[in-house]
Amino acid sequence: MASRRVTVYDVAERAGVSIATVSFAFRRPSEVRERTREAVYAAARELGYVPSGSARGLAAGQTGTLGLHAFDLLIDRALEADAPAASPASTLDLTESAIPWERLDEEAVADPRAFPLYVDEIQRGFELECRRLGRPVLLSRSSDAVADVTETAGRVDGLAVFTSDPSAAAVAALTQVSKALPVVLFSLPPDADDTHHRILVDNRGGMAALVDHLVAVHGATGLEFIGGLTAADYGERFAAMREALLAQGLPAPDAPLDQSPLGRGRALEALRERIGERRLPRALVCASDQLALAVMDLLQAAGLRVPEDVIVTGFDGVLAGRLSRPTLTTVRQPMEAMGRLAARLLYEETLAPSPAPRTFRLGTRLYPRASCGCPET
Amino acid sequence: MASRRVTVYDVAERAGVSIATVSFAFRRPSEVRERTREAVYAAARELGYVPSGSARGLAAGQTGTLGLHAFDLLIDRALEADAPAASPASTLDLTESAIPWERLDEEAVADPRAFPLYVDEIQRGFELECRRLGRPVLLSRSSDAVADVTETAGRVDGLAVFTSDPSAAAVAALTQVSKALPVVLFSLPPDADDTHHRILVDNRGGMAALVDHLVAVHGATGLEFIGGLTAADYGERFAAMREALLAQGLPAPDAPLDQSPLGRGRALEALRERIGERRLPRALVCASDQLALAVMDLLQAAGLRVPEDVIVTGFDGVLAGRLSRPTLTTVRQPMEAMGRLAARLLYEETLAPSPAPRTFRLGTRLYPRASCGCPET
DNA sequence: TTGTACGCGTTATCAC
DNA sequence: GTGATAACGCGTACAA
Repeated sequence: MASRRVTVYDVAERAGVSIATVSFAFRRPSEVRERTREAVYAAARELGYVPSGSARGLAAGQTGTLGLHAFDLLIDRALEADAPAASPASTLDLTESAIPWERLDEEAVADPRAFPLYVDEIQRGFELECRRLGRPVLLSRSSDAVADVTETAGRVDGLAVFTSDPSAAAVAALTQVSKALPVVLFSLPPDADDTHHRILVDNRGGMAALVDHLVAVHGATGLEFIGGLTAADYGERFAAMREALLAQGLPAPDAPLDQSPLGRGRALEALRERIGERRLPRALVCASDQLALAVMDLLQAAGLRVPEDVIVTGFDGVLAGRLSRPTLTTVRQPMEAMGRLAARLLYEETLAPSPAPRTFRLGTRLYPRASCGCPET
Repeated sequence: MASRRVTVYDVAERAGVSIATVSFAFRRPSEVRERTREAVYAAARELGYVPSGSARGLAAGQTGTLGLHAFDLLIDRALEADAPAASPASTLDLTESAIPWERLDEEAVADPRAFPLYVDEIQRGFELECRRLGRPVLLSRSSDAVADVTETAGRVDGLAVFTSDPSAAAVAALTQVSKALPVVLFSLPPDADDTHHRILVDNRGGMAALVDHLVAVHGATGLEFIGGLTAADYGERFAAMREALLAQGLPAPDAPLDQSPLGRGRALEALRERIGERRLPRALVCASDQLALAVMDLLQAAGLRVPEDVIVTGFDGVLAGRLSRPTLTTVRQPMEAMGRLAARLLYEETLAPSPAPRTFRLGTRLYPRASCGCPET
């Protein structure tokens, strides 16, 4: 490592040319005489010249990178929240060079309940598309610290934001950021005076398909909902469930059976109580797969069988739902496509901004599996 | 979106103060009178001011972000290579806002064979630790285009590089970059005159445990190796297998049974031939889980049973190995820890560079599962 | 407490 | 084909 940063000036001096020539040699090689060019390259190699992205970005007026910012997810990230943010690898004494397995305390096996989650699959789609577009990705996460979003926004040409249930402060920060660069939000329905682009999924259609399936195929009628309503997606799902039930002339609950967020402390308190009283509906329709898996754990721990005693369904279509026993009936979101679409949209907006914010709603699809009584797949 | 970028000058003018005051208001709020500060904030909010990361980075002499660059992986990324880089979401006509599921061609289900792979779990560890450290992550990928590494390096304070089997050009580029900022390489044993930090795993110990298990528990003696030797990790594994066999007085193959890289075209040609001739060893020790899964596919397609007819083992410990039938016996690497360690190392190096490059070798662990004849777990 | 002025490293527009 | 020079936006000594 050079003590001081190597700049064009150093390279120019070494190669016996001016800084303009150095810059040209890299940016438009064809317009520089070959001998000069090679001299510049040699000097750069010897000195270990790495052009400063900051300086380039400043001069160019853009960074060339797209960002993905995730606010801490109160709900879907619950499992992560339970685990300490630090791991043994975070605190290891780095003076030793051989570190035995035991000291790493690595999970015995990869745990699909922790990774990949919903947000991870979206992120993957975002990364894949950015790579296709030849743009690096800047990832950042924060626990709703508003400063972080702005900070991230300052380093990218376009920003995708993942946040269920954003705070008022976060909304304000995003509105401000949207004035400076294209911002696309996942899974948050548009407000009145909206300035962001949006990528949503068809919660309504997915939930309707699910309810219809439960009623028509399994003859289930007593359906209850699990999940808080402050998260926008969840609210849409609950409303859609009610709508679908009422459309069939069936009774629909006025409120979710349990709204407690997953995560720290004793979650699903209301449900636990109902389990204790053995006062359960025929089917528990959960707002997400993560919730559904937690619900199945609770039920099975109480000696109840899924789906014989209680049907449980999820929403999202994460990998973990395929690996649970029973496998989880769910409505799958096109997560990779959501991430890819976000990247594409931002890319296009940076090239040619559209006058008004754009909203996309992507299709969903029902995957009946064993937790509703369908055969394992 | 503002047509022209909003700068400190705009905010200062609007708030009726100087640019220094604006800067102070954000950086050292306590040193600015409250009334002034609020005026600045208000102006910033109204104008949609987002500080330029480039300008800040330039002034500060550092970017505050850590980078992870992955060269295209010839081997482990084979499955991805088979799939087109573009997806329907990459080419959708974005003038419509409602996009049905059918048009997305999303995978019917999340496919653990494609994600998460080895590199994804390392990346996750890197991300988690960066988050803990409060640093954003810059991700970039390239197909060995050397320019990209340098470009990425110019935007970060430290760089982790993932590349099995790097080209000479890539090595040269990395050497150059290492002069400018801390670089840590995964899974590549040190050269003589080394300038990078390294994070390696104990391939030797892991392979020894595997071979001992196969011999002692399952009485397997005819072991053959699958995997190319140019990838450094694979070479270590093959050498360790030979060593372990010879140490037991057992015969050891001089070369891998098949060295063809996974991926495009007809892979594992040599193995296919041996399968056709029904001339197979008792056990196929594969250099990676990805290879092992492909090998099991081939064997089973030819009507051979694993482990009854042929034992198959992998290396890495990815999730897909737990989901295959039979489940895959493997040696697990502490992938999350590797990623976390890389981030920590870079972080510390940016704060206080160590005089010499540092190398860490992390422990591995054998996970016997059904593909060697152990009970399903 | 607030304002002025300079430097950070690159690109681009000019002359030469 | 090459060299001088002016932005780009922010942080911060230093002066007021």
